Amino acid sequence: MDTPAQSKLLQFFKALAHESRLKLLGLVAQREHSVQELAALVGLKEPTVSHHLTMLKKLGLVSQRQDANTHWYALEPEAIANLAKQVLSREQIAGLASEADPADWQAKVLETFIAADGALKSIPASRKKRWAVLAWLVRQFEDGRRYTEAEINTRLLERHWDSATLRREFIGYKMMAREAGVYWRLPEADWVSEAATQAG
Amino acid sequence: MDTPAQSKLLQFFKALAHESRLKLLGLVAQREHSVQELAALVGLKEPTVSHHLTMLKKLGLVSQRQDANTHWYALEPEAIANLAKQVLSREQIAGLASEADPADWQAKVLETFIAADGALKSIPASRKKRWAVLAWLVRQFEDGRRYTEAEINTRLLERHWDSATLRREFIGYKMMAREAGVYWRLPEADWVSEAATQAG
DNA sequence: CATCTAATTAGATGCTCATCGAATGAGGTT
DNA sequence: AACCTCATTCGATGAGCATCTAATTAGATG
Repeated sequence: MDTPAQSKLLQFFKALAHESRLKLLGLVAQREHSVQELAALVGLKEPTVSHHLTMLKKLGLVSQRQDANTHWYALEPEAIANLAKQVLSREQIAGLASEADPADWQAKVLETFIAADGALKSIPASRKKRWAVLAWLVRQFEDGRRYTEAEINTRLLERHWDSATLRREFIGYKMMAREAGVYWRLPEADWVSEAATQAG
Repeated sequence: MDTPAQSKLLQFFKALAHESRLKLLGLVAQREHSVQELAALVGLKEPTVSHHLTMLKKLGLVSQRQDANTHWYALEPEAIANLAKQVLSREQIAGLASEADPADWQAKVLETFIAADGALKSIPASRKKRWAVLAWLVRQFEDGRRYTEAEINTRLLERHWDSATLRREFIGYKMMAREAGVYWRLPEADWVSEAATQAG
């Protein structure tokens, strides 16, 4: 679930998201500078500037040549241009969400509200999230089969103490129907479209 | 000396330099989303997402419309494109250094080495910085006038205890000449060009 | 008016990273 | 070899900011 290697684009932005580094880029864009010059110009110590320059070099934003023990840094203009091109397209931006796909919405909700042992930590207050949790719950009852209230309760109590509320919600969301104390699942086609309405 | 209002460009980069915000941008690039959807999708709490969205909206990167008490956020595509255009130009980058002008180099050095009362805190070890400090010092002697060594010392001791070293350096850097125990300034045109040589 | 849901604001906490001084490395000069 | 200068690496410190929980606001509904 972690992001071991963060996207190149993110790295670029992080590199540019600092005043010192922007100033450094500005200076080396004008002409070559040595580390010590840059340090004096931006008002930082050499180690700090060296640190920043190393980062910028690693990303290919600046180039470095060495003359005796003076290191001269200069801007690498194409790198910036390439970066900018990436940012231009909307598709690129949309691609940033790859790890967070809309299809995962319910999964995420379930992750939040359901413990590793399958217990329902709490009943979501938000209607949409409650719907997601109930949908997951109701799918654990067989379709077509009829359940007594006691059977329903037994199942629900494995997940959460407040089986009464959950039962009531099943009815409210039209995920189940009840008649003369007997419960059964309703076709998903119905309440799924219902959910779409509620989601706006 | 502070930067009360940071440059727009820096703000943009800072806004984009965060994984959560990049993901959010990616999601709203696909279609409108509510805060609670986004929170579930990126795995953060609503307040955090709200915080990020506020920032993105303030910069014009996303738009927001309200339906009942659900806030729908969407991408503002032109903003991104405009931003990218700015990044493209080398002149823009060079402009970032505006606050750090090469003309300020010596000023920065002086700030570092000279106390508020005018005392020289220490003599820089680096040749270039030492040159800057000495240039400042030597200008406090009248041009064309002749000084005895005692006079020179008196002046220098107001700045630093080691007048002997400073005197010697004046000669070494060709900022002053000496003959028969009498000192006088040499024309700046000479030692300024000399400095350029040393600076590479 | 009481209540419910969605969102924002406020305040507190913790993590990341920018910065610095000190030590080390590397290249030159005498 | 001893020394000097410029740069980098190391380790420690601190500031900025992302994130959370709790409280508040705003809109809607009965």
